[in-house]
Amino acid sequence: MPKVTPAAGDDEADLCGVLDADLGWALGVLFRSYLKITNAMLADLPGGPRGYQVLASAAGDRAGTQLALAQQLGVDRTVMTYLLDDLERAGLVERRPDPADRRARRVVTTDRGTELLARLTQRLRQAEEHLLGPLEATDRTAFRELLQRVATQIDCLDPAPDACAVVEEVRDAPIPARRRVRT
Amino acid sequence: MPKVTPAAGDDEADLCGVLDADLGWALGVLFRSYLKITNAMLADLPGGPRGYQVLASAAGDRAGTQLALAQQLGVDRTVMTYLLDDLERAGLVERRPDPADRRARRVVTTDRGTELLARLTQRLRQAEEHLLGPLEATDRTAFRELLQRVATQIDCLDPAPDACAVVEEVRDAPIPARRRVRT
DNA sequence: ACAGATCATCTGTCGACCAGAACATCTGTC
DNA sequence: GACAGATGTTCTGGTCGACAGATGATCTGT
Repeated sequence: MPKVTPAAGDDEADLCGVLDADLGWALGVLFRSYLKITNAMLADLPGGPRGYQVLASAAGDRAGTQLALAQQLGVDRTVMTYLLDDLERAGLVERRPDPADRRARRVVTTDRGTELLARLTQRLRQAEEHLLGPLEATDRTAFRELLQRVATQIDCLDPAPDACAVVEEVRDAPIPARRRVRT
Repeated sequence: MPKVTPAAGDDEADLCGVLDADLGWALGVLFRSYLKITNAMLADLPGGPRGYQVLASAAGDRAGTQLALAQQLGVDRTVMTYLLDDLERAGLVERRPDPADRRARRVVTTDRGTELLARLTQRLRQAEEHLLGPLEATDRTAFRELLQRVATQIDCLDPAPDACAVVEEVRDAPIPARRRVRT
């Protein structure tokens, strides 16, 4: 039987490139790098990078309730609670009772929060540019533009109507997956 | 002293767009979406999406030792241990003693692993395309190309020589950050 | 007024991740 | 060849964040 040679001719071209062409890998690398830098940069800010996003989202107050805020940022609603706790304790945002619905709280930024947000935004922009360093200035803006487009579109139709259909096709892959046993 | 007005004329234009223009937000949205889809799709595969990446990286065996593998994929080396445990138990990869260095293990894919990898790669490509759906075909490839370029470059010079310099500038932001108290 | 749904919060539990120790092995020097 | 220090892998313990479910307050419909 023909055993697969470790360095076959054209197979290698396929397999070697698998990782490099994988969207997930590239995304992961970039995302981790982003987190590393911003975590260091926003070490003093309560929620880290996500605290910043909450602040930013609260400033452009289109998303009133904190549930809307949560799913806009992709965090659990229970997490949003203590995330806001920390930000409020730092005096950057305020929970205000919604006049229309007394269950809900509207999240607004304090003056201090707004001011800090402006400063941090500037710094972050700088860091982002650093991250995209390997690209030409033209490509950088192009990349940003494309990424924003994808993100905003996904954000709207995230429940991915036919994602399930895609998944279903894979059901025919029989793998005896088994988690490692506990002692 | 001029206090910052909460909703000044042109300031608002800035703040509303803060989130939309934030690279981190867009990255997060896309990444989470990617994880959600691939997690569902690779539910049977031991390590999930990362298991796939390990498999892919092991197939293009340029990275022999599992430490190299680990830092190529951005996971802790202790995590790589049981990640490989699971994959090996599923019969997809094999730990083979490195002939040159008996401490190290070379990770190679079994025939079954190689075969499965090919199949999964195809499916994932499909899912990725679905994820990039909102883009035209032309923009899709452009986006991929740019992302790959950024990722590969970052991967090389990740320690970010002047990242520290960027961080240092922020030291002047006095924030009384305080974690929530335990009862 | 009442039943069911919804928002925010609290609690408990579970799994992942990371630092550090331990073991086996390599590399250099003498 | 023998030793000291460095390196690859695995194991262990502690810590932290995330998600499920229950709870209290409030809204909406009938």
